[in-house]
Amino acid sequence: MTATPRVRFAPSPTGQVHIGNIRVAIFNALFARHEGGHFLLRVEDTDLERSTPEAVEALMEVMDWLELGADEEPLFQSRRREAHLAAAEQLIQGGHAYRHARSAEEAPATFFRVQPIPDTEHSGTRSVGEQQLALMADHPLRVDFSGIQWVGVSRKGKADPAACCLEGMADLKVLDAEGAVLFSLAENLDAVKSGELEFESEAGASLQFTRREIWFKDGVKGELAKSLDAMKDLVIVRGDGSPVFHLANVLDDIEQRVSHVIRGDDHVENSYRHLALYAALGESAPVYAHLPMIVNEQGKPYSKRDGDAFVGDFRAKGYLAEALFNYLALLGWSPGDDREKLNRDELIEAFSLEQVQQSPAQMDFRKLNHLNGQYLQDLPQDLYLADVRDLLSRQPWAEGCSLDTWTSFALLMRPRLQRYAEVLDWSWLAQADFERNEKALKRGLGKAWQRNAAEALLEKLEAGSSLSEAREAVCAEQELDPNKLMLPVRVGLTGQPGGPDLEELLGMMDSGSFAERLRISLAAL
RNA sequence: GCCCCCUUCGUCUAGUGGCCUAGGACACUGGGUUUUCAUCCCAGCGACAGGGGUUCGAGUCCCCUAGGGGGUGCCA
Repeated sequence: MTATPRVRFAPSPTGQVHIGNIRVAIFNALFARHEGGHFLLRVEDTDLERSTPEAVEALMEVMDWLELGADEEPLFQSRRREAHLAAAEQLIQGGHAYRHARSAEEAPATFFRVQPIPDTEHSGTRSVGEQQLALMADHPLRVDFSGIQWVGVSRKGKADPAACCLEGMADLKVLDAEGAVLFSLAENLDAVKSGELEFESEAGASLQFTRREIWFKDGVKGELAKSLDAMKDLVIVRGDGSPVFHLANVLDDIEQRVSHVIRGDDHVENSYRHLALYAALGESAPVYAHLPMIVNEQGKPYSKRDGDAFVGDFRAKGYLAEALFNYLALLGWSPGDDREKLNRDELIEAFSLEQVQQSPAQMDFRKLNHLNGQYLQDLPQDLYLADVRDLLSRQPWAEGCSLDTWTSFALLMRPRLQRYAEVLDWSWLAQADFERNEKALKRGLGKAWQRNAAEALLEKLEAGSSLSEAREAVCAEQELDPNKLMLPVRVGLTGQPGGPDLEELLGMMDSGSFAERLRISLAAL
């Protein structure tokens, strides 16, 4: 494998882009950049029922936001339908596929004949010895051009129906109770394949065959294998004439000259079939690597129903693209050392499939929040201010303050911000009549002395004193340490349990509304 | 049911037979800094799923059990 690696991200544009999906894209991009290869995009929009232009647009937006630009124009799978169907026809001509209806009502579909694959460095077929399978008595066994069906005996002695492709047990012998051969597939394989010969029996006692398995070296999971006698032929073109995922996916990977297929764990079993498809097509197979799934807080994989798992929502909630990218890269992968905050270049530099975890990873929003907070602190100030300003420009209540006020306030709030969404809670700065936080009120005005001080303060403000005069006077009258008065003033005027330096804060607020703010706070108590 | 895969603190992870008394991060708890809150600093809590082997030595290798995930579609 000396050519430059080519990888692809191949989502189906149905609805919003999912967090698990985009992580697959991130790993692909990281791999491509690390290897100096190409990162491609393929839109698998063959499911016309569910694929929409809106979804394609949402996909592009998300990829753009995360700077996951592909190196070549995206390939739209739906436009390759004719090529897919032509390839299916070719497979039939070559004896690798056949048309067949499983019942009289169904229109015939095209089935691919699952077969052994040639040995290469990364995959192959090997024998693992002679097998003898006991058959359930009085259950039918059938061998025809579409495969082998039988009923075995499970470990618990129960009937275990099974089926496999013809090539799975090409040297099959059906034996009776005495061990005499009732049927030998090896001698009849061609006749069976062509449909000239079928074998059916109720009397078989056991099956004898050489077990062979398809194996491949997975980039993250190591060597994986699956017995051919556990694989059935698969549909590649439906009865209605539309190509199936397996066919389209493999053909398009060939078209895009994809060298490494990095995809989710849910595709592991597909890889054996896809490998067989490559073999039948006479193409060399890619290297496969399967990524662990992301699961939700219940430990279940995110489904499309998990509302908070859409990439667009993370963006809307004020997460930074770099932070989400960093966090997602760390979900199921680590650089192998203690580093956790890595920028894109560092991630690319450190990335390797061998360091990818093999078990599912759970999203931890708190850790993501923390990381996002760090990225927010690192943002150049003008960018940060521009983002905040943009957000505020869409809030009607923000008109209550000048741009200068918001700018100074945004700077004060910066160290305590984890997500931009928190900016939406800033309305208390602009209005006197905002929603009070009950806990804060209790803490700052709940005690008798606090309340007394606040009421005295209000009285003086209403009588025309300035805030500083009023505070000084109250401290003197009630023999209060000025510091002790801080909290009641803070809560009375801002309604917030904490926040930036009080004096600076008060300087920003409309002094005319101090009395009103205090009055509302006291009344809300 | 059958097939495949996985299993280290609550969570993400380091670990590739001796450097592991199992390290880091988030979260949590306590302390320091701060008029408050946050930031920041320090400390604490906290895991090799269970059982058998192999080995002088096992989180690391093998087997069994349990649990989890994936597959078993004319979905992708």
